[in-house]
Amino acid sequence: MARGSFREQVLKVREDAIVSAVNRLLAEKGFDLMTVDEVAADVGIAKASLYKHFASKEALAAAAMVRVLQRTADVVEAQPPALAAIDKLKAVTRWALEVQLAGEMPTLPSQNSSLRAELLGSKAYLDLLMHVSEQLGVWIERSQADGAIDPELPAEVVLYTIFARACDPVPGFLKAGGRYDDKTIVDLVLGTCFNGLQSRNRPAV
Amino acid sequence: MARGSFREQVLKVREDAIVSAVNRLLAEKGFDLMTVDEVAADVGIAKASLYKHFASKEALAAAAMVRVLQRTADVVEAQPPALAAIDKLKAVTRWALEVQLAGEMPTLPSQNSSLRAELLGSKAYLDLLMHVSEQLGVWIERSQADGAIDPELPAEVVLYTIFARACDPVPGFLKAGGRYDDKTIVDLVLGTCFNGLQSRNRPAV
DNA sequence: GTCTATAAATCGATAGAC
DNA sequence: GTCTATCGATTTATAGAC
Repeated sequence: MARGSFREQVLKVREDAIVSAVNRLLAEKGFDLMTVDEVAADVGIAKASLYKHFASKEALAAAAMVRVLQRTADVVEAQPPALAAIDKLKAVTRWALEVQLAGEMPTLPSQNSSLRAELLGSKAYLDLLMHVSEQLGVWIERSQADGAIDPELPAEVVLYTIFARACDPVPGFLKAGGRYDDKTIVDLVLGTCFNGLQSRNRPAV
Repeated sequence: MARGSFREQVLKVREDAIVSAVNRLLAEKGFDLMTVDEVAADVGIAKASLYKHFASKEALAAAAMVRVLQRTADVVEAQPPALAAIDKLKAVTRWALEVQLAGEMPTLPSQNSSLRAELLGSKAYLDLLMHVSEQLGVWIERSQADGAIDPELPAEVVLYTIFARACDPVPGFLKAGGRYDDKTIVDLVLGTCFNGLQSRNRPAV
């Protein structure tokens, strides 16, 4: 049993290494330009060995998305209960922007149908997505009740707007411009985003 | 000369048809999933004939981007001079959102290097991009002087934020949700965008 | 499970006849 | 310039030895 557990841990570590490589390559060149050969070379194993762990290229990408969603869920859980709902939302969004600026946010083309099918067929992915959405949804409604977010804005719009920061091209443009450091970029984007969600006819404090 | 002009017009019409097909396919499935065979089939000519008009797949995509930029420049030019700068900015952004919602906004993966090279090598593309940027830049500074846009926000940030609406995933998500019609979606996204660019410590009128 | 080698399919691009 | 036919390279995925 200890032996089995050990072997399982070895496998787990290897799969973690695979998912890390996929995560990095997805963030760097996207799904279509990422090749399975590259992933294998990056991990340092043969391509055929990769396919013993994951059934397809789509499954590799799905695993990377599950992991980043899991980490998002962890960040959500880690928010201090005493914090105001709007500040929890900002903290999670800030984390996502930082990950993206660090070049570690995997992104998938929403048009690829085989990829969509794989994601929609993954219970782990859907469960995590729903879990994160529900948590953020609670904070959004609370923020609207507090007046920190425009109560007339559909919560759906707020949720999507926050999610979309994970693949916002603006931070990348600003970083490429080279005029601002990462923290300034995050502050600027976070500011315009949440400022836009505020009520329009109310001066901010 | 009349003969030559006529033949040139026929070519022009054919190339317009090609660019239209590329535009549609880029909007629908993106650069990587678009195949040159599809473009040829869509236009109704052989693939080899396509390559008599455009040297490569990248050149096809570049032509589509030049055309959408040209149309953007046309929309910019068409703004009534009497209109307030902020309303001109909103009108152009609204147009871009409408095009995107109609599934006619071509998008390119920013990671693809061969594509980047093609774009950066296209004088028509760079000239149009600079022209549109400069026009919008004037309106942005004017809006900041008017107080319609936060004067403390770098104009660069405002410009990128407006440009990014052309590939904002939020409208597509909202449309997929099916709860709002196109006009409502555009109003919601436009509202949160420009509301976010407003000064934070000033009640809107 | 890991490897080498290769199958199978796709796709960008071109040759050559008309 | 348009066509048919095909090349050449890439890439996903697998077979089979160890």
